[in-house]
Amino acid sequence: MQVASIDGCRRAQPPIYLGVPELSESLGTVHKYEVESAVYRQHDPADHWYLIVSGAARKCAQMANGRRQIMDFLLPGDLFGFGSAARRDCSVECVGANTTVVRYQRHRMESLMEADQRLARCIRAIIFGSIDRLQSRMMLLGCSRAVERVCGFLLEMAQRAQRERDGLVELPMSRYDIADYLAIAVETVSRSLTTLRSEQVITFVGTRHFRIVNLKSLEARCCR
Amino acid sequence: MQVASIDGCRRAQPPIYLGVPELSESLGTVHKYEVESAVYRQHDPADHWYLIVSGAARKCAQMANGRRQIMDFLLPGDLFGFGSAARRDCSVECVGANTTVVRYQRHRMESLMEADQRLARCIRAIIFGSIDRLQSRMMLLGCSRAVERVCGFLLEMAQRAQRERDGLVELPMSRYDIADYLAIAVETVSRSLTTLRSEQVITFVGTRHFRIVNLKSLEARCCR
DNA sequence: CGAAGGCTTGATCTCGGTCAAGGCAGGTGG
DNA sequence: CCACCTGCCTTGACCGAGATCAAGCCTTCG
Repeated sequence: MQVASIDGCRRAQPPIYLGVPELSESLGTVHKYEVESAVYRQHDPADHWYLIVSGAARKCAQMANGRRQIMDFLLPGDLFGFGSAARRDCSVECVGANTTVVRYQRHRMESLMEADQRLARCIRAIIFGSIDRLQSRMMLLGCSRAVERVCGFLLEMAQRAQRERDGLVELPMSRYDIADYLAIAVETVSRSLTTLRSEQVITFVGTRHFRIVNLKSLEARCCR
Repeated sequence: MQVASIDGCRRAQPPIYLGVPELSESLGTVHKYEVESAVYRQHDPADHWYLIVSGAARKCAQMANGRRQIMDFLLPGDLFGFGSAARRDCSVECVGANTTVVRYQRHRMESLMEADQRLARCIRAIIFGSIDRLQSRMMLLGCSRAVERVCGFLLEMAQRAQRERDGLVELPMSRYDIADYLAIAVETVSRSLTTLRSEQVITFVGTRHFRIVNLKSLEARCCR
């Protein structure tokens, strides 16, 4: 989501609309959610777009065999809920405490995009960015080895999450969520993390914060 | 790619611009490719969009461990090559004989989109459609069982490829391509197809044409 | 006719799924 | 305050699906 670098898209704004000044508060309404509560569910009418401001959420689909596939983790700055379908194909549930989103009326955004070409360019860039993310996630699932997927996930989180002091990265989601994201078993996630920890590639502070100790070797274990 | 159903997007055109009458020949130039030749390669400048008219192509990325991940198969009617990056992150190579594409200048399309809102809506719909396809492909890779992936692939091809007489579906790509698309070994693809054939779920006419005999059971074996 | 590439089948081995159990932290109630 | 419970995380043992290695068949092409 490097929208801030698009020409003509900067404007003085409170830092809350992370990198997307075009999506100012006046266009939408702010909503706060509890952990585990749903922003929307599968089959709901798809008539809003959302920008996540704080906390974290997961976009997931239920599969026929009972498994849950997490399509994406939504972090502050991410726009979601856009698309051409009339109804939701996935549900979005919060995984972080104090998750705040701004909600925009879909038809309003669509007509704004037609009127304001600068906004249209911004949104287009966001959409292309989300396609890029989808593609790299597909490459992640293409990795056969479980450790490779976990390494790719850690690298993705380190890139996307805003770093805390000293390079500490937060994992707002549970091991179960990570497992459903990478399409491997929880136990395998746990074992992979243990392996990486024991080989000094990463260290953990609690279970939900990690730090990259050996970036080279983390990248080497991840395919691409 | 159900672009033809978007309001205001129809216009009398030769059938070659499958369902996307807005992308008329006057906007681009027609190019023909040999089998296995590249439309573009990774790291090439990304200054054209393409519409595939006949034949088939694969969009693939080379991974660090030597494996090749096929991100998408491109079939007649598919638009590809759009995005916000300045250079290609994948290469596109033809897999079908007589592959023909129409090539559009990127900056020209971008300014046309700003001038013509109807075209902009069409392109947006195409882009959203390609996001949908990416998502369902991700669910495909989320399936753990190899047979499930193969079933999902066959269903996808049956939907996307134009049916020939009597429900015969062509597979323009090799088993190796299918393997790299589903991220499983060629041998596993072959074995899965053999299983499905022996259980009367599908039949083959040669190695590159199949027919769905038992749709219910094909769908049942595929997750979702 | 031979060579090459694509496809299939068989045999073996390994990684990760599954089942089971236990540790740990946070929350609740006595 | 402590005991208990619950959910999350980790570790161990076992087993099976699929990767890998190997070989053979078929079609195509020179």
